[in-house]
Amino acid sequence: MTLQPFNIGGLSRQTGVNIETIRYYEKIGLLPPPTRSQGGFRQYEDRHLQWLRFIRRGRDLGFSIDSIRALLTLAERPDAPCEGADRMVALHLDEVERKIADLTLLRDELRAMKNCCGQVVAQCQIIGSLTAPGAAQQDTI
Amino acid sequence: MTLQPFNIGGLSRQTGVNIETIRYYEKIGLLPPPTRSQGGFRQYEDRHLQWLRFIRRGRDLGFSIDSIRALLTLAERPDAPCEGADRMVALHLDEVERKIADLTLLRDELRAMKNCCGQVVAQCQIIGSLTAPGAAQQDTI
DNA sequence: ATGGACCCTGGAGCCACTACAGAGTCAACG
DNA sequence: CGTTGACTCTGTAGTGGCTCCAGGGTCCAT
Ligand SMILES: [Zn+2]
Ligand SMILES: [Zn+2]
Ligand SMILES: [Zn+2]
Ligand SMILES: [Zn+2]
Repeated sequence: MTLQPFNIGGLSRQTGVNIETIRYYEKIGLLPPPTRSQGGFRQYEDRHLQWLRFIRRGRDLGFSIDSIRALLTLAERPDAPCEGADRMVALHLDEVERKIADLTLLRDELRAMKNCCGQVVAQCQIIGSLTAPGAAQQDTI
Repeated sequence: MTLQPFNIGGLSRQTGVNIETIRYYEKIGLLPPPTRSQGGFRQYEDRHLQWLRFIRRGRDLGFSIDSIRALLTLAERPDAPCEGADRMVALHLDEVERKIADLTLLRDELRAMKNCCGQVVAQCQIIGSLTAPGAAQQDTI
């Protein structure tokens, strides 16, 4: 099952990760450096594919680079306890839930201010609510 | 009602905007430069307070600097039609709604993977789902 | 006159990439 | 064997929206 090594372009296609991003991951020590061809081309193997898919999946789930680094370190030690991973997922879930709550408040505010009835800026509800928050619109003072 | 001019610290306290951020806004041309004292201190007046509160409110609503720039330009022309503002709010609302939808999917995925039942990495559902997405946990292969 | 709170500028750093420029490599085709 | 053209290399700079710092200068009350 040991396949031929492939270039960075192949790795990019197989993972959906940008070539520049792959090189960036190597530079920051997230992806182990592969061997090189005589001319200096990176030559990747299956293990790089697995590794990068792990990273990609973590990023898609919104984990930070540092979190993924920690998760990768953990994944390398099959006998270690996995509380760390558990805690990281719980923390990140909290973060995501907080973000959703914030954005939902934002959405409601934006919904309340859209569809201004005035036709010029002076009567515009949108400009008005940016100028004096809380005051919806005051057509005549 | 013309009050004494105040320093950058006063403006910061009255708006909740960081001093460094106020200087940054001036540098990128978002906040008009105030007059200076003989020693070079910035001296702000009420109009700067209004202006910066507008910016602050826009940022709190998640608008980009460029959008706020456009909204400020609009706010300066009371006789202009306000369709532009309307369109910007609608676009931004779309953006926020899309973000909420994305995060909700994320949240559900994170909920599904947390509380791994295994005690070591080898059986960990979390590490497992990062390694092979879709496969929940496969205790024995 | 002095202390201490405040302010100044310019530049670097943050995150996670992305976009180049200018050069070199590789494999296939003729 | 030579040429083409797709691919890859390094290094640097830019993105957004700040935030932090060093090393100085100013202001005002005592
Ligand atoms: Zn997180
Ligand atoms: Zn309007
Ligand atoms: Zn927006
Ligand atoms: Zn586990």
